[in-house]
Amino acid sequence: MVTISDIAAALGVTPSTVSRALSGSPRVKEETRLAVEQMAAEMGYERNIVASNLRKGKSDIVGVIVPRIHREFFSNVIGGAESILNAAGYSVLICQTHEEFDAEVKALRTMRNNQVAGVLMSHAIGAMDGTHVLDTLGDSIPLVQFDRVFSSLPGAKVVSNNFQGAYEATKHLVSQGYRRIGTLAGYMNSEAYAARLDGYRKALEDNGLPVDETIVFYDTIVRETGFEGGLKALEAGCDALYCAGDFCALGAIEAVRSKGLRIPEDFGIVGTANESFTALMTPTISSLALNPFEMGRQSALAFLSGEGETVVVPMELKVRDSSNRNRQLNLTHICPK
Amino acid sequence: MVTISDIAAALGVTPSTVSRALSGSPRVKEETRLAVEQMAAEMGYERNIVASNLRKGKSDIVGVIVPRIHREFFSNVIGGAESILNAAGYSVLICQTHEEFDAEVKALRTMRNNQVAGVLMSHAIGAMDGTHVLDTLGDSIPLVQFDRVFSSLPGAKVVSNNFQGAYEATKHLVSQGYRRIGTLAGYMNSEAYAARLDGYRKALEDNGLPVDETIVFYDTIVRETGFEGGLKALEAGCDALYCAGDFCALGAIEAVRSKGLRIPEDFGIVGTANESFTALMTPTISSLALNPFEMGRQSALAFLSGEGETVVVPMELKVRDSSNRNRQLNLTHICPK
DNA sequence: TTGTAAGCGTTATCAT
DNA sequence: ATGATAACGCTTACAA
Repeated sequence: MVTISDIAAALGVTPSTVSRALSGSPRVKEETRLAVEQMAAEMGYERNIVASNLRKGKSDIVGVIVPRIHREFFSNVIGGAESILNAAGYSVLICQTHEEFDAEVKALRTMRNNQVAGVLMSHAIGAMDGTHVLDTLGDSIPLVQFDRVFSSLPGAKVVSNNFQGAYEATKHLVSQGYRRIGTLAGYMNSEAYAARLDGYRKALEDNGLPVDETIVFYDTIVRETGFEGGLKALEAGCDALYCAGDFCALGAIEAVRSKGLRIPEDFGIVGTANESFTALMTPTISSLALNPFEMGRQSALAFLSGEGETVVVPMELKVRDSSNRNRQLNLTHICPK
Repeated sequence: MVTISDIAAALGVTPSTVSRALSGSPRVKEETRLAVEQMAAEMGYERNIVASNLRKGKSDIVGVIVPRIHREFFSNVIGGAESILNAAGYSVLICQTHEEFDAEVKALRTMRNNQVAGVLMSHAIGAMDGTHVLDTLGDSIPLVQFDRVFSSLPGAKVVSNNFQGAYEATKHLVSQGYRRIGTLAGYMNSEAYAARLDGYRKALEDNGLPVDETIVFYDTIVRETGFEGGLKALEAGCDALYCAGDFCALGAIEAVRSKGLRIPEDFGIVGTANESFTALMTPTISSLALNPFEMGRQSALAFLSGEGETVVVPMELKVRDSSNRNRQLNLTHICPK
C-alpha cells in the first residue's frame, strides 16, 4: 500500500507537499503538482480515505436508513439518492430497521460510529417519535427525513403531496361519473395517510358530494383487508373506492368481482403507489403514483445543500382501466374471452 | 465527543487500560473492567470506528456492488446479505454499476479506498472478464461473486442451480401433457442462461421428446421480445414454452391469447424469476423461482467463513395456472366473466 | 512555495 | 495488571 510519504520520498519533497498537491491546494507550484500527480499514478497511489476521514473528522459516506431495502418504494428511493450522492463523491451506507424501533436505534448508532457525513432516513412503524434520533445523532450529523417524517425533528424533509394526490384521484372518480365514492384510508398514525384522507374529503366537498364517514374504512392496506373493505363498501352502496394502497385496491377488486360486478362499468377503483403489478393486471389498475426515485434525489440534494426546507414531491395519477369508463378496456392481452 | 482518554482521565488510569477493558482483553482486572464499562456508559462513550479501523488496518464495512439496486432480484440479495452481516457486526456499503463497466471499476475503487473488509458483487453486463476486479481489489480484500460470476476469478461464488431448475420446469410441462415444448432461451453470453438451456434440453431427452433447434428462440427476455417469440412458437407448432424470464413469459402469454388460444388448455407457459406480478396476474403464471434472499445470505456467510467454495442455491418451481391442466383455474378473483 | 510538527482516536508492543 | 510510547496515513496551522 503506497502512501503519500512514499511519493514524497521518491520525489524528494515532504508529505505535506504531496498532500497539498493531491488535494488541489493552490499553495503548490504547478510544476510540483504535475510531478506529484505523475508519480502518484506511476506508483498506483490511492488515498487512504479512512485516515483522511479520521484527520478531517468527517467522512464521505452518507447513511441511509429504511424499514426494508427490498420494498419497491424504498429501493427506488435509495437508487435516486445514490445517483446524486455518487456523482458528488459520496458513498452510501445502508441499514434496515425491519420496522422495529430497536433496530432503528442501532442503525443510528452505526451511522454515528462510522461518522457519516449525513443521514437520510424513513422511520420504522415502531418508532413513535423522534427523540431517539436526536439523542443518537446529536446535532453534528445532518439529518434528512423522507416519506415517514416526524415534524418535530429538525432538518430537511422530503414528502409526497398526499393531500393533492388523493384530491386528484378522488376528483377523477367523480369525473368518471361515480357518485358514492368510499375510501380504504389506511391507519391514521401516519401523517401520509391522514393527508390522503383529507384530500379525499376535500375533493368530495368541492364537487358537491356528501362526505359520509360510514364509507371511510380504516384498516391496514394489505390484500386481505382490501377484500374485506371491498365487501363492506358494496354493502354500504358504494360504486367506487379510492384506496390508500395498491394491494388493498387489488383485494377490493377481487371483492367486487366476487359479487359478479364489472370493473369499471359498475364499480371504479383507484389505488396508491403505482406498484409495478398494477400495470400488468387485467384490468390494469389506476393508481396514484409516488415518485420514490425523485424523493431519493431530493433527499440527497437536500443533504448536499444543507438547507432544512421541506420538499414536496408531487404524486401523479396514472389512469388505467379500473377507473376508466370512457375508453375501451385493454382486455386483449391476457383475459379469456 | 468523549474518547477513551476522557474515560482514562476520569478514572485515573491510562488510555491503554481503557482500550483493553472495552475490547474485552483478558489482561484487565475484572474490577477495572467494570469501572471502565460503567464510566463509559455514564459518559456516553461510543468507540470511534474510523480511528479504530485506521489503526487496525481493516474495517467492519462490507461492500456490495450490484447493477441496479432497485431491481427486485438485487434488492432481495442485499436484504439477505444484510441480515447476516448486521448480525455479525458489519455494515453494508452499496454501489450500483447501472450495467456499465466504468462504473464497476469506480465502485471497486470506492470499496478499496474505504478499506472494506470484503466485497460481494454481481457483475455488470458491460464487464467482459474479471481482470479489473483483481487489479483494483488486489488480494487483500476478499471477494464473493454471486449470480453473474466469472469462473476465472478467485474466491467464493454463489449461483443458482439453473440447469436443475430448467430441467424441473421442462419436465413439469411434459408431465402436464404438452408435447412440443419450445423455449425463450435468452442470450448465451450469460452462463446462467446457457445452463438453463442445457437443463431444458436434457429434460426433453430424458423424457423421450426430440430436441428441436428450430423452437429454441434466442433473444433478450423482455415483454416485447416475448410476444414475438410467442408468435414464432405458435407458427412452429409449439404447445408450450419454457421462458428464461418472467417478462418474456408475459409477452408470450399475450401472443398466445392474441391468437384466440386458451392457457393452459391449449398452451402451457412457465417463466423464470418468480417476479411478484406472476402470482397476481390472471391466470397466474408458473415460474421457476430464484432465491435472491438466500443467495444474499449465502454470499455473506461465504465472506464470513472465508472459504472460497462455490455455493449452489436451488431454484424452486412454482406451479401456477399457466401450466396447470390438472387443476381448476383460479379465475374468480379478477377476470370478467 | 515548501517544510515542520502536531494530532485525529485507537491499538499494539514493549516494558514495568 | 497496568503504563508509556509509538504508530496507522493523512491534514493543517505555523514557520521558514
